[in-house]
Order: sequence, then structure tokens, then C-alpha cells
Amino acid sequence: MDEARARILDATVDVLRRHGPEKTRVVDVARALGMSHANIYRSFPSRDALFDAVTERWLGAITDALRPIAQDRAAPAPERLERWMLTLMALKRAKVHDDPELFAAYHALAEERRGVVEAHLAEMARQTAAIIADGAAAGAFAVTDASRAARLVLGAMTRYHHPMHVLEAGDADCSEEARQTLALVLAGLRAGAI
Amino acid sequence: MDEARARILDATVDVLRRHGPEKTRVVDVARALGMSHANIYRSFPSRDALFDAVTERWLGAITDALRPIAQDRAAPAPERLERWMLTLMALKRAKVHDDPELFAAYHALAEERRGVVEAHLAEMARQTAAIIADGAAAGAFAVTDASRAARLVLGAMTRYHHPMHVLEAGDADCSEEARQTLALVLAGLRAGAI
DNA sequence: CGAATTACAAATATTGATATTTGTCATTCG
DNA sequence: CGAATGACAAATATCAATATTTGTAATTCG
Repeated sequence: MDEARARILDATVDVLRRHGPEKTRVVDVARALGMSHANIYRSFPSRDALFDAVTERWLGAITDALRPIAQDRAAPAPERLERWMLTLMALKRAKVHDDPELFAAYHALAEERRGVVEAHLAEMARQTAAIIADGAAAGAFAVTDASRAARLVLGAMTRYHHPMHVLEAGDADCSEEARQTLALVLAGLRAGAI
Repeated sequence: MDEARARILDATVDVLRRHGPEKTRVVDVARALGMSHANIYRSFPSRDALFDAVTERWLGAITDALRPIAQDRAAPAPERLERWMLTLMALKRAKVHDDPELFAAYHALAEERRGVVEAHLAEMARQTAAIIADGAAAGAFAVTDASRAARLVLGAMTRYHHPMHVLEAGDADCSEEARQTLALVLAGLRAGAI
């Protein structure tokens, strides 16, 4: 059953890549799998739910890749936060570079799935807050509310990780600019500017 | 002639407000003015040029409103930068609040007029750089390249002034969050983090 | 003579008749 | 009996015929 779900999700991504989200039909997905479309509804209650699941899996892969960095309590927080952020950017940039169509499809998909995206952003904030809390405990940051600081850091870096901006940047490498922006913000955290 | 252009621009904005950019026809604008559409082409070479002019005027009003702040060399740079940024946000928020349809129309319009938007962003960067340069001269910022610093500051604040994000935020007041983010960044500039 | 219009071809949008898709369910398959 | 399907009504999408709009140029208006 769960195996079936995964196969359907894979096929859906294939169709999305080729046709974009607007023109991806669940009949197309069924055809791609050589099954009747009714069979898809055994795994997913609706087209919307199928698309939600695709989006969730995509965003989940990102937070999964970042989690080890967020949890690597051995490394100093400022360095870890930089690594986390640059890895996030590199992940997205690689996706745009490898398959701009698919990235655009995923982005368009996510635009309409506010709930899924909110949950993703919450997890991103949780990971960032964990790093900042460690930094505060170690005396690297003069921060009392790690969650609030995390929200500020993610906000300040939106320009560099939001899919829309990543897509707009295309192949341009913004990592140096992002690194400098983060350096400014980290200096603020260190100095206890908030 | 220039008077005619202004009247046409006003009428275009009216139609845009009601119909959105997608469905705004130059025939509609002409009808709204009680003239033949051919007459519009005496003032603007094409529909595209008309829309460019509308966008330019909109964005110009914003930079015009901010310029006095950028040029107020009496005030200390950090304070001035904060005032500049919060004014920018307040301007946009007010526009969204007063007439969300129109703001969305302007935003959609701007999305397709890269050239006009680039020029606007360049002017924004120029104003920001002027403030930062003053701050550097006065010793408030440890910054050698004011233009680069300006780019970083605007990038870090994208989340708070980019029309798309402003539109998404709707009526929510992000100014406190923005103020804190800017405080972090300013601390970085003060500390010479770049 | 400058300001505006009507007239027009090419490009674009609208419409409504037709075909496809979505989601459900009773039925078949193994 | 669980897994999959075919058949179906309602909702959507497609498509081609029709109507509107764009941009130009020749013509009228004051």
C-alpha cells in the first residue's frame, strides 16, 4: 500500500516534469503506470491530496538533508548556521540547475498548498532555532529567544532561499552575497542587537 | 501632450483597478476617456509602452517619497536607514490595505516589466548606498563599499519590502520584525562584519 | 495645421458545443 | 477477500468558429 503510494508519487513527478502542474491529470499518472485512474484513488483521496503528498515529499527531502547539520552539536553555532544556510541554497540551486522545469513545477505546486508549506517553514524555523539556542548556550550569541531569532534570520535570508527568488536568480551564484548577509546578521546576534 | 499622457495614465489605472492587468484593453481606456483608441496611440506607441509608463509612475512615486529621507544628511545614518526602510514598508502596506486589487494589479504588471523594475531597484540601491556612505564617513559604519553594503541590506530586507511578500503578509504588521532584522544588520555594519 | 477619427488587416480573446477528467461505486479478478 | 477495474454523473478542459482588440494609415474636424 505504501509501496503503491511511492510508485504513484514517482510517476506523478514524471508527469509534472513533462507537463507542469497545470496540465498534470491523474489519468496521465495512471496511464504512465499502466493502471486505471480509479486505482490511484485507493492510495490518494483526491488529486489535491496527491499533489499535497508530492509537495510534502519534496520539502521533506530538503529538511531531511539539513537536519544532520542542525543536530551536529559538535560544531560551533555560527559556522553551523552558515553551513546550514549555504547547504540549503546549494540544494535549491542544484535543483534549479539540473531541471528548471521541474523546479518551476514544484514551486507552482507549493504556491497553492499553503498548509504544507507552513509546516515546512515551521520545521526550518525549528532547525534554525536549535542551532541558535546552542550558540546562545555557548555564549556565541547574545540571544534570549532562539525562536524569534530564527524567524529573523530566515526572514533576512528569504532573498536567498525562497524558491521564487532562487528561480529568478537562475544560474547566478548568490552564495557569496548570502554569506556576507549572514555575516552581518550573525554579527548582530553576537552583539545582542535584539 | 504631456497633459494628455497623464490623463491616459490615470484612466489606465482606473481600468487596471477594476479589471486587472490581464483584462485591461486600450479600447477600455479609450472608452473611459470618451475618445477613440487610435488617439491613445498618439501618446503611447503601444499597449506595452503604456503599461511601462504606468509601472514607472507607480515605482517613481515610491522613490520620490523616500528621497527626502535618503538626502536628510542631518540625521544619523542608522536612524535614517531605519526610517527609510520603515517608510518604504509603511507606503506599501498602506497601498495594499487601501486597495488590495490595485496593488495586486501593479505587482502583476511589474512582474513582466523587468527593465522598469531593474531601474527602480537601482534607484533604491542608490538611495540606500547614500545613507550608508554617510554613516561610513561619520564612523557609524565600518564599511568600505557602500554600494555593496546597500545591496546586502536591501537583500536582507527583501522579505519586508518585496511586493510579493508584502501582498502575502496582507494586513499583518511586520514592522516590528523588520525593525529587529534591520537592527541585526546594522549591528553587523557597525561591527564591520563584511 | 495639429488634433482626432474612421477604416482596416493581423493578432488575440471569447464563446459555446464537444471531449476529457474527476471522483464514486458496483462489479470483476485472482 | 483484498486488489483492481469499468461504468457513470458532474465538473473541467479543449477547440474551432466568431468577435474583439491592436496598431497603422488614410481621412476628417476645428
